[in-house]
Amino acid sequence: MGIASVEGLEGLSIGRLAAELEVSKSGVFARFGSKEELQLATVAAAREVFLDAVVRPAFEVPPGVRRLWRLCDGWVVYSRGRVFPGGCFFASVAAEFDARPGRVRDAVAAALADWAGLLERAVGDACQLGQLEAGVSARQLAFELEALASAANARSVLHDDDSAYDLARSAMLDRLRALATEKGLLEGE
Amino acid sequence: MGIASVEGLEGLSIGRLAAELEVSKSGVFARFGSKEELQLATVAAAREVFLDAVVRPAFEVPPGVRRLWRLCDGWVVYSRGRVFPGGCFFASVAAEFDARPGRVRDAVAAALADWAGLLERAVGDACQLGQLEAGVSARQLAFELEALASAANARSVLHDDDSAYDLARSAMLDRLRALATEKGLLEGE
DNA sequence: TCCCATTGTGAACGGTCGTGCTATTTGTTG
DNA sequence: CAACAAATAGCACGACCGTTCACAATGGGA
Repeated sequence: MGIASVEGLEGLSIGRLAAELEVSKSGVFARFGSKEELQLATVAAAREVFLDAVVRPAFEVPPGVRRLWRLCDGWVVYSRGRVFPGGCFFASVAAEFDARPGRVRDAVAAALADWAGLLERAVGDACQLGQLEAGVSARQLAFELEALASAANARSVLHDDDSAYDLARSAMLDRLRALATEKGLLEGE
Repeated sequence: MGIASVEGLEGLSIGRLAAELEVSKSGVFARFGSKEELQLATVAAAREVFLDAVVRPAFEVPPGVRRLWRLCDGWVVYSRGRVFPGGCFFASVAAEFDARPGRVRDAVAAALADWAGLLERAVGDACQLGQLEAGVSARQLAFELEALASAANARSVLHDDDSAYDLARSAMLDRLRALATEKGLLEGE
């Protein structure tokens, strides 16, 4: 996952991985059966890491604006903290495979669709609980929040510029505060 | 540029390019001298294409909110229209090289920094002309607008989902309308 | 017409890639 | 201890990579 987040899933070669692990190339190869399976296994593993880092902590608080904010903030912390050395694993890998049909692309797309759906549901829940103004489109707001997060990741990695995360965080907060019915829920963030 | 936007600048191999052009490998190689130079030339060419597609048309209108909107809308049209077959060239290539030091990364980073600066200046101009509410942070608003554009590109390429552009456009318009002093400037968009 | 610089070709190099194959090691079980 | 299954190693393969070099075509100026 570390190699792939920096060099891409194609840069994650079996020989390279074997050298890094100080095992034989065949040893690595035999475990996966093909390069594509290695890539798929890497995506699956990264998905689990992401769940642990972002999703599960947020689900410790009940649905609503606070959980939604925990998802957003958790994502920023996850990217900023370089859980993967090349920034968000899925941002790197999605850009690499987005225009190349195949099982890897499908797996990456599914992972990101999951995340988008989760975020959208979090917005929808907050709406239904009356914590966000009625008439907010969950799809729209979720899209905007995710856009801010991804942009912060991209800019910070490309320009070694941590301040992008502050821009994203404050944009997210602004957006949520503007739509929240109980302003107190986001106090002190 | 086409190959690179789909397969990445590393996937743009000299042999592959030679085959596509029906020339010899050495012929292609001799023109550039090294693979890195080919990559740099590709980035430079893409920069020119982007200028023609997005920047120059927007600069046909005077500074202010309308030019700013033209930049945003032009970008969406540029990405949606697949000026490059793999979506925005710079989105693909930035994700590929963002964590890999070298001259290519520097060139890509410079191109994107240029674009970010341009957008920021466009916001600043609109502010100074009194067309945006005072107290708007140019850096902040430009960041948000670019984030929406990039997210639309990423989602549309990965999921073959054109609707992301509508989400981005309407988010941009909402944001600008909320901050614009003369609402009429964005009428009919 | 001759010369020369430019441009392109073809073959070859060392290297890495993914992938098969065949041994060999390893660890568990009867 | 013997036997067996699983894991690992070693080696070779064909393909493609970037790069080099010697050579052939080309075409404008002397």
